[in-house]
Amino acid sequence: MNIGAVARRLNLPAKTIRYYEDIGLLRPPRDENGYRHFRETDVHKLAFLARARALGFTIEDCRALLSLYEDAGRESVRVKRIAEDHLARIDEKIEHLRSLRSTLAHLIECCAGDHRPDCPILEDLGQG
Amino acid sequence: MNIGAVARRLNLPAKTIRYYEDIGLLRPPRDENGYRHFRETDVHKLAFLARARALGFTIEDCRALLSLYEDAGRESVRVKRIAEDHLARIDEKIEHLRSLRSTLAHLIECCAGDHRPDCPILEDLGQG
DNA sequence: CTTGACCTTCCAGTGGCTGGAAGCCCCAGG
DNA sequence: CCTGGGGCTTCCAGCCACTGGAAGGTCAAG
Repeated sequence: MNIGAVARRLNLPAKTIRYYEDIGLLRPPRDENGYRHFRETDVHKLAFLARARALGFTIEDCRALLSLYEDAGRESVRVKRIAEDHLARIDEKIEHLRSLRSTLAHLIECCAGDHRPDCPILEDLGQG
Repeated sequence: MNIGAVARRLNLPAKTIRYYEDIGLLRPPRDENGYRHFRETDVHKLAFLARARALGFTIEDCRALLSLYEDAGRESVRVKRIAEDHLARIDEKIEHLRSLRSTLAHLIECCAGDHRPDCPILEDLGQG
């Protein structure tokens, strides 16, 4: 399969696929004309990466996960640890966003939002 | 005040302050030796920017908010709209993270996390 | 006079792509 | 045989909001 076909099949931009090759996540062979030739294993790896990325894992996490995926002698605790760390980072982000959200929502409530210049949002930002 | 003093006072890296000048968010005058000289108004603007950034507004939002802040004839609805859009984006992010979180937490629960290779996390990523 | 803390500019890198230019490859239609 | 259009290639630049570091000027203390 050529890159375009893979891109359509996985719903992944061709640019992204080239980028993944660039940073060494996969190494599809080339046809005589220089085109990348994706075997089923390459497509499968790509699908794995796409799903891991969709779960929010960083590229480096994905690299580690992929190598564990391909290592029949892995210990599942290694995978679990990566996932737990990721979960913890997600929880931090959610907590941070919730805190922003609550401050922001309060300020918005206090603002009349009309043609007059008085604005508690700006006042708050201005004197913290 | 020199940049270092401002940086300490606002707890903002000097690099960031220079960057803000670079992108035109403020324009502190210079001393004869070329050092930036921050007047109270400059420090005040910087503090405004720092708080807006801490609330998660983008730099472009900050630019707009600052210009509204300095415009005595503003209509508060313009400020409110920026804040509401930002709130909506935050809500989207929270929702997205919550969805990731729930998938991930489920996978983690299913994984033994021991020395054996069997791993539902990898299985899931591998076959979607 | 030296030391060390400060300041300056400029260039490069972060993450994870994304856009675009320039140019080759291939196939169908006229 | 030529042309057009799509797909493929590489490479360079840009996104956001900084951050790090090099090379060099400035200043106050000892």
